[in-house]
Amino acid sequence: MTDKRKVTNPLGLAVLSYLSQEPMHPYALGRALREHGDARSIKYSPGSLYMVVGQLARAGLVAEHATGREGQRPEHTVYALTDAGRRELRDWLRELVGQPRHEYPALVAALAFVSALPPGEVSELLTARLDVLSRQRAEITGLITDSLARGVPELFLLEEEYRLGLLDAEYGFVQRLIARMADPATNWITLWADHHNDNR
Amino acid sequence: MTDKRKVTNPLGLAVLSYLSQEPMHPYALGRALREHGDARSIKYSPGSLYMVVGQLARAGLVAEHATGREGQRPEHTVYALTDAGRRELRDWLRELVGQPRHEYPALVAALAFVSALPPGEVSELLTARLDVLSRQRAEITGLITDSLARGVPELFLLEEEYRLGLLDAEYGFVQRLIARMADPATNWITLWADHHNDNR
DNA sequence: GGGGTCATGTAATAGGTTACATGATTCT
DNA sequence: AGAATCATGTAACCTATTACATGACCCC
Repeated sequence: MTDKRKVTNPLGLAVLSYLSQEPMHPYALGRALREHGDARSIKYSPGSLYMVVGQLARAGLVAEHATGREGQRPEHTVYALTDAGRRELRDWLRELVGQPRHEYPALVAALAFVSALPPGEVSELLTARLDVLSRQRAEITGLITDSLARGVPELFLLEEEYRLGLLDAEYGFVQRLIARMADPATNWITLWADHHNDNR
Repeated sequence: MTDKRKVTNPLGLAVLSYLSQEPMHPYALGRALREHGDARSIKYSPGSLYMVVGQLARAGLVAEHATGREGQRPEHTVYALTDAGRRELRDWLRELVGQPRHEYPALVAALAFVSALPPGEVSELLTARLDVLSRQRAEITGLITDSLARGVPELFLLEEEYRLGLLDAEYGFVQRLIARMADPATNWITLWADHHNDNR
């Protein structure tokens, strides 16, 4: 039903999306990604771009469109979306929007094993985390208001609004967790300590 | 400051954690992961376990402890945590708990390029998503109440509670997004349509 | 005593990241 | 005119996933 996709790297989605507007060469794609701030949404390293474009080409989703040059710079290969690529872009987006997929946030993994740290330290660390989360929150809201001020329509800020929602949820969870740990009614402390003294 | 870690795969964290309780061989680690339901927190495929254990061994974080066998089954190598491994486990957890790291949820990427789909379809897809999210929510709450009933302390369910928080945040965001799209005061429709008719 | 499943891995392949290379422009 | 940065990639290396192999044990 799923995972039939030839290219799974989300960077491929970005490439398909940009190429759906006009043919471009890989370097220009990189520039576009940088300038549009897509690095916040998609993990992007300059090397992986060429790899992904290569994969897309082998999969028949993009094809060489022309080869050009500007000034005396090296020649570059311009790629264009194929019909299959256009279909793949739509289909991929449909899947991503319509069906949530199981994810693995780092904090989930950390919480699963956090009892290996002494509880006092965990409280401190969580408090430090709240601090960073606040700064991240300010960064996002700043970015949103700046963009709106510069005339960017809300439609193109949805991903940051979503991220903000996740961040607030995390903030709340961490806050409540700290409170629970400090609450004497919480009987974890003994449990946790046991776990630590017990050396079997 | 970061990324000095020799092993970055979160599965390595799980291995360090289990080995901090007692020496085990890779297959037993796999069994423990399965039985403890850690697959929900950490991406785990049977092949990667051996790879990660190999990496940990090369990094000096675990070492061969003995080689044993049970019945006439093939011999297996039992690994134990080294002192460096114990330090690494603590240090890694400290980092994960104390410092949120930038993440890339699939929906963030999707939202960044969602305007490549026609708006009507997006509404439908989002509605379908809500449905799946409800089911996932029921699954998590079921798992939590079952575990509590079986006597598992809350301390060992934190990761599911966190996940629940994220899920609720996503649910709310998607709901509001659907509502905004349906609201006639939202002027995206034209913008979106323009983007679609415009073929430049 | 033959067919499944469990136990224990190895090998092949594909994916992704990092480092490096090379010539053009631009800055001071 | 030399230094820094931009443009355009290539190559090497490490990570991760998938497929496969082999013998025990277990069930009927």
